[in-house]
Amino acid sequence: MDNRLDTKERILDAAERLFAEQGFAATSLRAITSGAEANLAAVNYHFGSKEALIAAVFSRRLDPINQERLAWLDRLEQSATVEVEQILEAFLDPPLRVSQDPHKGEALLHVAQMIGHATSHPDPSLRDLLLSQFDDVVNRFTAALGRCLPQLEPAELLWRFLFMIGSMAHTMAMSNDIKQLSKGVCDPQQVDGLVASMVAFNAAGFRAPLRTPQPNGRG
Amino acid sequence: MDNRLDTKERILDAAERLFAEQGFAATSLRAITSGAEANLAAVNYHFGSKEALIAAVFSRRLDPINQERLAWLDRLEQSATVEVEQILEAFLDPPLRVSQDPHKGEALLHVAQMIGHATSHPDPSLRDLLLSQFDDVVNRFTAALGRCLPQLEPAELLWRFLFMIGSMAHTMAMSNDIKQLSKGVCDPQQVDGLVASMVAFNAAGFRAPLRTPQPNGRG
DNA sequence: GTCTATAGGTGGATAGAC
DNA sequence: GTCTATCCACCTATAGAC
Repeated sequence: MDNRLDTKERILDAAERLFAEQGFAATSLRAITSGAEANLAAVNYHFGSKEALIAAVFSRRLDPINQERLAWLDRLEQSATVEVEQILEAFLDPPLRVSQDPHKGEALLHVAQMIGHATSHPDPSLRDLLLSQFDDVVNRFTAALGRCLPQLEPAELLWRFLFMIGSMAHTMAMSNDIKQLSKGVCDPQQVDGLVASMVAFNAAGFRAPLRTPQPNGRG
Repeated sequence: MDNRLDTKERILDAAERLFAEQGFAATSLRAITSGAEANLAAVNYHFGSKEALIAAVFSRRLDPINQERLAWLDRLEQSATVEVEQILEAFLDPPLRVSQDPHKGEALLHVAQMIGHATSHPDPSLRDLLLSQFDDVVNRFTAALGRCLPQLEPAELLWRFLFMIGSMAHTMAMSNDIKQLSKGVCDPQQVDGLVASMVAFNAAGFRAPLRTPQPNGRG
């Protein structure tokens, strides 16, 4: 696209866009190099393989976000008391916030969709690649939430963390379709409101009593 | 596998398993017919195309589940008052419940993973195919939840419904990896507990106040 | 209905000139 | 670093014998 950037960067940009739009398997190296106005052989020259290219696309965007999450959590933990809402905000805000940035916004929407693809991707090595990017973040945040919610058993805490991840990942993966599906009612571009909604929803979920006193359904 | 079933059924079974394990693009018709002990040409003879086979695999399992969801909601709505927890149970229990059935359990785990694949699938026609299977269910359940929670604006209700779908879809899509990822702490096979956790978490989320009085983080 | 054989196309990767 | 040319594996779909 922009020939002022070097070939490696142009390949990363084109791969990011195409992987997000079409998924990994459906995106050929030919499509990537064509979009980057580069030669087919350049991918293997610069990255070694398609899978190594995928890893490079992920880490270019995720490393700064996860570092921001951890720095935010560091700041929170200097305080005596930390609330669930604050921890969730530190986790959810960075990725959603960047999508408002006029320069990085589109790029992060692409990564969000890529995460959706990778989460349900058949190849385990790709899921492992993605999960490895989040190891530190998951460990630090589950520990912090556990200290806030000591009444939750470890299994219940992990389940709820998984539900929270799901609400975030699903929203991100579908962000391109949401406005149309909701007939214009929901707009993921309004990040302030979206972060507030997601934090409120999931914080209430984390604080829910273990068993609801509700009578069982009639099914 | 079981040659007492006819070829068409054996193909559906093999396709279901392989689509779940490997995704749609990565699963070739050769792998399916080989697993079904059928001939390669049998797929196009019985179903017409690979995409039509995918649709047949989905509807064979989803139609009964969505009919059960709607019947359950019908029963609930004969009562004067319906609680959020009951509606969510009617939505979440049928798909998760079937996975306990010794006969249908494995099959539904496969469909759950297929839904995960399709949700983030690049081809819009496949997402449309999946969404069309849920049109009635989504309309009926959002309307019922809206009557329970009249204080929520329509946009907020839709967001929270999306978060709930995300927590369910993500849990389903990762159900094969969860036990390993959580180091054995979380077991998706214990459906009673899983449904209870998911209902409690999401019901609390739906009931959350619109803005938390929490002070903002320091980021 | 089931098979073999094959057409017709795309994929990732690489060798070797420049 | 970049290019062309090519290898080889794999895919979907179909034609036509049985």
